Amino acid sequence: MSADPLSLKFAALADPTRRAILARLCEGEASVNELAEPFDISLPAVSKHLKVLEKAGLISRGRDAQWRPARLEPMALKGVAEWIEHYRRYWDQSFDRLEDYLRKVQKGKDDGERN
Amino acid sequence: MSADPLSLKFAALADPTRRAILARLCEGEASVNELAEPFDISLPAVSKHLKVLEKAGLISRGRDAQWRPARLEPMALKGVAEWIEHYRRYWDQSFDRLEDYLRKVQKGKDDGERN
DNA sequence: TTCCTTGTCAACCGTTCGGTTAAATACGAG
DNA sequence: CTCGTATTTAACCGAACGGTTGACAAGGAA
Repeated sequence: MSADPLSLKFAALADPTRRAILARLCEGEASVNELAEPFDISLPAVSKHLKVLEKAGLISRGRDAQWRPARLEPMALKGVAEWIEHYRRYWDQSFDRLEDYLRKVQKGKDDGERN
Repeated sequence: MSADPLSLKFAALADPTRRAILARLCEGEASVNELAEPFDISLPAVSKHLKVLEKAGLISRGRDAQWRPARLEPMALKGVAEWIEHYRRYWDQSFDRLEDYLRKVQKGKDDGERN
């Protein structure tokens, strides 16, 4: 039923509104109204986004009177970063191959110019 | 209509089957049948997953007779990695705070033991 | 208590998602 | 041309998504 943590995180990050909320939370805790302000969607919609982020472990929430401040939970992103890091060697390799290719093309061009 | 590239990538990565396909493609190009083999889902389902990955730029596809080999396009992951990297300082910071906390707890415990 | 603000819950709506089966397509082999 | 293999397309289905509106709960202030 409930998806694995990594899938939850990727799915949470797949929405630009939620990514913007995370970016805003880098500046510190914020209430739902503060978080909703930049968007022209309803408050309940923002509330739902926050629930998604919380289930993914990307934020946590406190209570301060009638406010429910949200704060970034950045360790959750570390797991995502580590998953992606496994692929770093492949894109580094791609870059190496691109360099090789460009070197060859340049060489061919020089040869052509010499002929 | 069509989502931004980053959203497409995160959404593509949110499915465990698709992540497994990417992992398999690290070992080299593969046909649809080869990619489908580990899963007990239909071939059209795999074909759809490949289309999602392709639209996200995470793979590209060739043609070899009736085969449509898929290969990893790892540079696409670089963009995702860079987005996440922006948050590294936050989780590094969290880790520092955790270390501080553990140091304090340990100190308190030592004091307690000495009393 | 009453009022106001903050936030969530419930019900609903249209779209997208991940899957299916059945039919169509692309291509090499005989 | 016909057959077989590989893959995609089309149509469909149920569940989840992202949004709405309207009612409700929690808590400080008059």
